[in-house]
Amino acid sequence: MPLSVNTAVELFHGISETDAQRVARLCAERKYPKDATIFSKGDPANALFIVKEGKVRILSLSDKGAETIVHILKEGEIFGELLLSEEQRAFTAVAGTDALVTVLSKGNLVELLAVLPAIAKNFIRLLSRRLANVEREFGEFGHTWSYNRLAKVLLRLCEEHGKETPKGTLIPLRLTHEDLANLIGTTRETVTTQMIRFRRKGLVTRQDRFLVVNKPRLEEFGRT
Amino acid sequence: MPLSVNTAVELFHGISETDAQRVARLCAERKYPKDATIFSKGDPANALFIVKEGKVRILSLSDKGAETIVHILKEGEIFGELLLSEEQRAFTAVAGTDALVTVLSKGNLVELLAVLPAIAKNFIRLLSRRLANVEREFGEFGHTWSYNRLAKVLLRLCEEHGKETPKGTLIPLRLTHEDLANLIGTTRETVTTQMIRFRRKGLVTRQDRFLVVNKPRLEEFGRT
DNA sequence: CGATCTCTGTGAAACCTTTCACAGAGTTTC
DNA sequence: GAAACTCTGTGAAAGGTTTCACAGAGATCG
Repeated sequence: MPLSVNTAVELFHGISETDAQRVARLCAERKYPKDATIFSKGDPANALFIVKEGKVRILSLSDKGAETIVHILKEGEIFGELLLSEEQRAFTAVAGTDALVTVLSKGNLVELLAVLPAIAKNFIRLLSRRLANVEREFGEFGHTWSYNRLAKVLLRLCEEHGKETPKGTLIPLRLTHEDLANLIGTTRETVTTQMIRFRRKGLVTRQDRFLVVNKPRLEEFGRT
Repeated sequence: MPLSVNTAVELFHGISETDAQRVARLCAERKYPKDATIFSKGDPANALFIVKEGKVRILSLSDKGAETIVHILKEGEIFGELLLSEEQRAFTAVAGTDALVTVLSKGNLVELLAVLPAIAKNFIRLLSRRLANVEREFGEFGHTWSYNRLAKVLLRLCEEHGKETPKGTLIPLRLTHEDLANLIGTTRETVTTQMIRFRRKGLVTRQDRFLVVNKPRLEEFGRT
């Protein structure tokens, strides 16, 4: 079987096997252990990445320690996609688990976009969906109470990563309370307090080390 | 002079005069009085808009009254750009002032993207810059204190709409405290309190009915 | 110009969050 | 398995925010 790129990745939808092989020749692959930095804020933005295996976190780091988790990406998603509008990385990307990523240099990406219109179209759709999601979250986040935001983030994580089980929707990420705090912009202690409350109310439970969410009941909590 | 589209609009950068005329024939123009709704959440997403004159606000409305201002757009900016990834509008767009907008139907947009690669390229750049901005704001917003967020929003409004004057940077928008509250996700009263504080500290002043911002001093307040 | 409507300014009580400190449970490492 | 480290659970004090209520300033419309 010829070496070719995975056309299940949305960016490469709808291209021929021949083109897929051609694309594959332009791609490289890199492996990162958990917690390794893939790129840092300020680095030159010279390549596009695609998650092949594992999870990747996109972080916004403020001057003084504060960290916000902007995205948690799973297999098939792209990142570093802002390279066409920014010279330098605006965010930091770290491997959330051991991860395998596909790398496509900026030059090659530009070439592909020009030569294969299907890829340009896919790219536009990807960007525009991502934009829609971020804007939606942004709009929903204008709310004060941590439990509203916490409920919403958990539901979003369910949508993006959840696996249905008899007991509810399992979120297969090892998220600490601090991670959740960084997702919703609060402190670790507040998350602890609210999670205990959610647990007492039966909105979430634990399975091994993962969270299991009772979506219908949590949805009421997300409302604003 | 032939009727043609304004190539100063970034979406139409780099196309020939002939193409500009052709594009113009595919565009329509609409006028909206201040506060008119251009489209509402849930409407079919069947056209792309470009602000020609005035300001347009993009709002996220929650089920129960809460409103977040996601963007305030000025001349030359596009909106409704998510039409390629969503069937229905996810946001509401209203005229922030009397406004004139250019309308390009989805079908025509798709055609243009396919036929004029320059437009596809511009579109990708626009989307990706917008995405970068929203993600940056999102990352910076994970902070508790309203005065941090308020300072940041004011600075952002300076970047996007500000006009330098001897007394500072003037923001030529008629923003009520409620608008600011909807921009940063807090209540009107809190904005009033913090604005008074900013004023006492000389971070902002008034000019006619507009805000004038002392950027350097405000920047210290935006830090997190 | 006066009536009306919107916007800003204030204050008190209830509530939520941060901050700091510390203990114990759970993991990882050697 | 013990030590070291990370993560979760708690509590108290301080401070910020919401909520509610109301007054007055400012703008708008006949």
